[in-house]
Amino acid sequence: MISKTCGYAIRAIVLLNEHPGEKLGVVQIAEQLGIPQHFLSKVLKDLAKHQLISSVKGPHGGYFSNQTTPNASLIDIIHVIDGLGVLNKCFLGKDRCSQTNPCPLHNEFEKSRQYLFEVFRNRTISQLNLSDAHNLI
Amino acid sequence: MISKTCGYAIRAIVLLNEHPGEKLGVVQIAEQLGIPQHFLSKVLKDLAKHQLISSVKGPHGGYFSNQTTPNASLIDIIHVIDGLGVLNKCFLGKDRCSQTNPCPLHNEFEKSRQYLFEVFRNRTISQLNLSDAHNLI
DNA sequence: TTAATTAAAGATAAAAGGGTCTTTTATTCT
DNA sequence: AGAATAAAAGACCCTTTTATCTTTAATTAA
Repeated sequence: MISKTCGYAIRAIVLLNEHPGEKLGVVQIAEQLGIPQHFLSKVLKDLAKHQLISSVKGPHGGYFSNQTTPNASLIDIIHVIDGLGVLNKCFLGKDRCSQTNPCPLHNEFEKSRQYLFEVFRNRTISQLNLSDAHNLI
Repeated sequence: MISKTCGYAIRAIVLLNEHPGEKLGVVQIAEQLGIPQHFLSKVLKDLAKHQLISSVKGPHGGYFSNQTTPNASLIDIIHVIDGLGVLNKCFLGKDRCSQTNPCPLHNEFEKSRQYLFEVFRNRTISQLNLSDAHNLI
């Protein structure tokens, strides 16, 4: 449903939020999370463009959490990375799937979608954390 | 989570099951469901290879439901088309995501996965039906 | 003000998922 | 037997997603 790219974004922003006041470089984040460096670079750039995180270039630069970071919801991130459309897509890939023109599993999936939507809407970054294990990959 | 291809398979097998004792050609099914014909052809072939449906070649041939069709579970279909691996994949795309090494949303997602797993395990083809609407696409 | 550093941006490429087209094989009917 | 029909099989292509590599621009420190 949500893309791998969006998963990268969520894990990265959670990491940044766990290090308030600290600047982390792309290389650093990528290594800790096991994400391709240059690919992550674009993801972080997008998050920064939408003010979900901040960045400074140059020596001792990097990405860091700002005021909005901890209170950002997962929906905010999904919105930036995937677009909100992904949350309504039929799990069976039926192009036009709705209450009046449902796929064979519409009701079952709807329940699941609604649950996930609430999670994405309610959970903020500050409520999440990476694994306590050292292996963040 | 489950592929668009698997969605095609499920919708097609439900359609066949709704026409017991009747042979339907690929073209017919593809048109009714709005699925690319030749692509669907491969999907049906795979379902037939695993005996979830049957087929006969030649004039008046086509695909049709057999004894196992109505009692097949969604898991059976997912198994053939996507492989059961798709049901365990982390929604954030984290490569190694587990209880001991969880992604930031592991518990939330686990709940959703378990619910869907039960649906896929319990629902049989005969319990499903296509939209009553004429527009099956 | 120059060198070093790091994010930003852009160009390309690899991989995966879907989709199309053509040929082959089995079956049925004349 | 031959023609017609429909699934099976195979080759190929397109699009999207993910990944890599290179260049540019901003910032800092010496």
